[in-house]
Amino acid sequence: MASIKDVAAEAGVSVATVSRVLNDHPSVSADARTRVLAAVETLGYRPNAVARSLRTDQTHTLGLVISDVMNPYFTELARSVEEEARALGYSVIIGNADERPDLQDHHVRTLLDRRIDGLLVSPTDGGSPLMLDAARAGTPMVFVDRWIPGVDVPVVRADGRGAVRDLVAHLHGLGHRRLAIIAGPAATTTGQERVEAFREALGAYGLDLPDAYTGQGDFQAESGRLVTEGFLDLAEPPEVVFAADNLMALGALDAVRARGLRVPDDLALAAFDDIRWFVHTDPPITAIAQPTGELGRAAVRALVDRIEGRPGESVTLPARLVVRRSCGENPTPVQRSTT
Amino acid sequence: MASIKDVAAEAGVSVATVSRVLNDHPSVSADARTRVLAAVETLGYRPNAVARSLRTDQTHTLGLVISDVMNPYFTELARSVEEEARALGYSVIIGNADERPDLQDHHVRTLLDRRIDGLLVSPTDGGSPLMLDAARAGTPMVFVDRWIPGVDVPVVRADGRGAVRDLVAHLHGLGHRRLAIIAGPAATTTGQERVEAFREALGAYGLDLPDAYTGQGDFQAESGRLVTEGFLDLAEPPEVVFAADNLMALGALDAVRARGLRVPDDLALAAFDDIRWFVHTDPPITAIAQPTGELGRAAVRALVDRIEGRPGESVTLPARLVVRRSCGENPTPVQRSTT
DNA sequence: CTGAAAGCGCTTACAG
DNA sequence: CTGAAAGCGCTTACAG
Repeated sequence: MASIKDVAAEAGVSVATVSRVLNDHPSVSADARTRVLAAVETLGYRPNAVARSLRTDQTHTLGLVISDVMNPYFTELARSVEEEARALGYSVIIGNADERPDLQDHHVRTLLDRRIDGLLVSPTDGGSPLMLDAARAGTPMVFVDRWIPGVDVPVVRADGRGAVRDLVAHLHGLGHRRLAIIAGPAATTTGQERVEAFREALGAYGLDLPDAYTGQGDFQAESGRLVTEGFLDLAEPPEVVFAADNLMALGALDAVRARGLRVPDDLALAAFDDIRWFVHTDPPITAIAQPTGELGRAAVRALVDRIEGRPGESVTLPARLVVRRSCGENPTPVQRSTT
Repeated sequence: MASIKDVAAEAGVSVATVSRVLNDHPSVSADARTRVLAAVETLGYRPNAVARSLRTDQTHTLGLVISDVMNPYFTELARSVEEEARALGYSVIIGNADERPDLQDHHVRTLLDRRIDGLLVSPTDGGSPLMLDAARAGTPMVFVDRWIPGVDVPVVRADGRGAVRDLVAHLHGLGHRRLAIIAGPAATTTGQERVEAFREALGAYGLDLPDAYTGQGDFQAESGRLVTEGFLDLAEPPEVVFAADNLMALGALDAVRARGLRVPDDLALAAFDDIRWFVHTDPPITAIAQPTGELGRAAVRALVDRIEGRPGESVTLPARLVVRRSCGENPTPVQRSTT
């Protein structure tokens, strides 16, 4: 591969001059510029980004560590992150933690070794020493979707409280009283918050959330299936299951179907995170939709702000309820606005 | 961030020695080794991968350019690619082309600039000069899923012919005679092959595939919707629509639903690519499943073989038909093996 | 076994 | 406007 030396030789100038025209430095003669450009063209020269990074100490690369790429919510998040980053002149390297703290650490380490300019993370757990150290050491960082309390890092996320209240109102209005939840890992903020929001909303109707109706999932389909099986085995099974993410909702559907039962007749179902297929499932699934694209873009902007020395603030956007038929027929759909 | 010099100073040895212990070079005294390791520990030193890459001319990174991350098939492919790569000591950087040749080129260029060790691509088109040049210039490369004819690069893909034959047998057995297809872009191999395989299979039953029943899609949902609308507007609409990927099948479902029609009663539907949600759609969708994980892993192995100087061969794996209810009820499911 | 030195491909003060 | 030179953080022959 041609190097800057080859270009300099071909153009009859020094490498310094080549570098200057490549970086649009003002003080280059028109003549030198044309000769260099011509040389670049004939040699098909492309600057070596590795060498440039070593010299300038910036990679123009963002690291994105997400908990699970196979989760459509995160896939969309990743996509919007890459789009916004590209618009701002950055590349992004994605690390898929698969909900495993060890894998998350592997990716954080690799990304740091590559000297990415900043890190976007949706933590799988309460934060490993590695991540905490990186944050403390001043690595530009922002949390998306999930975050770690007590760490001084901006957080970009959706607030589902209003939507969960709307969901409970909807369920209550349909006559449901025994409501259960498939929670995400307690080590994640979204794992906890969704349960709390649900419990709070139930409280407003004088309903409580017994332990038996709080299943511990891990945001993956299989756990949703297992927890739902457990619910179904109860002497008094719940009337509704609220899955804290779309994959666990998938698992819940698997469980219901395996027993030959029907949604919503035998068990109503609602999910956090809305995905396109929910329109076409049997029945269409009521879900809480996050402004995913917005979140991804806001997170990138916050991170790039930090990288480039600007403040970089936290952002919280509201989620909203999308009523469909998986909780029962609703003659006059109550679809309140979120507050 | 601590550099190798700091470690050397801390350990009281030269940077050469530090480098040697870091790289497990045999000729280092036990004493030097312990001192260096201790220094590494106290400084929290991590080698700068950028500097190392510049020096060794290898990044231990693979580039993966896929046509559309939001397509679950590619998401799964990406995941298996990353897994296998990690097992072999490589990282992977994903570039999402979104079915746009210009974006594909952007990513190929960026990846090449970063001096990735090898490139895995599922081309969106017939191949831009950039990609062709890279292949010719000897960049280790392998095509996954889609490929570009006439380029000397190993291809790892699924052969859907047998499964398409099985699908047509299934459809014919259900009494369907007017079969249509939503094709992918003609510029992609999978876009063409699936149509050809379908046409051939129809031929075996004396059926043909009129132009009116060949809709031109682009592997995205919206195009599936549009093409299906067109089919439905025909004086004599088809009885079955075969979508060449899962997203266009989604679009087809959107179209059918928008008209208040039902699958399979008003229009039967089958799709290339199987996804987990197809079990829970209304009705469950008959699909052709690719061994996606296998493909991703085989592709990585082929690429790493090339990178490390071994041959690196093409691999073709069979796809298989998964019969569900979207083409009509089938009393005795014919699920032939693929040949 | 160990260190001094060269060099990977760039960028950027410093002189001129 | 231009070039020689230093230096980014490593690795690796080459001597010793």
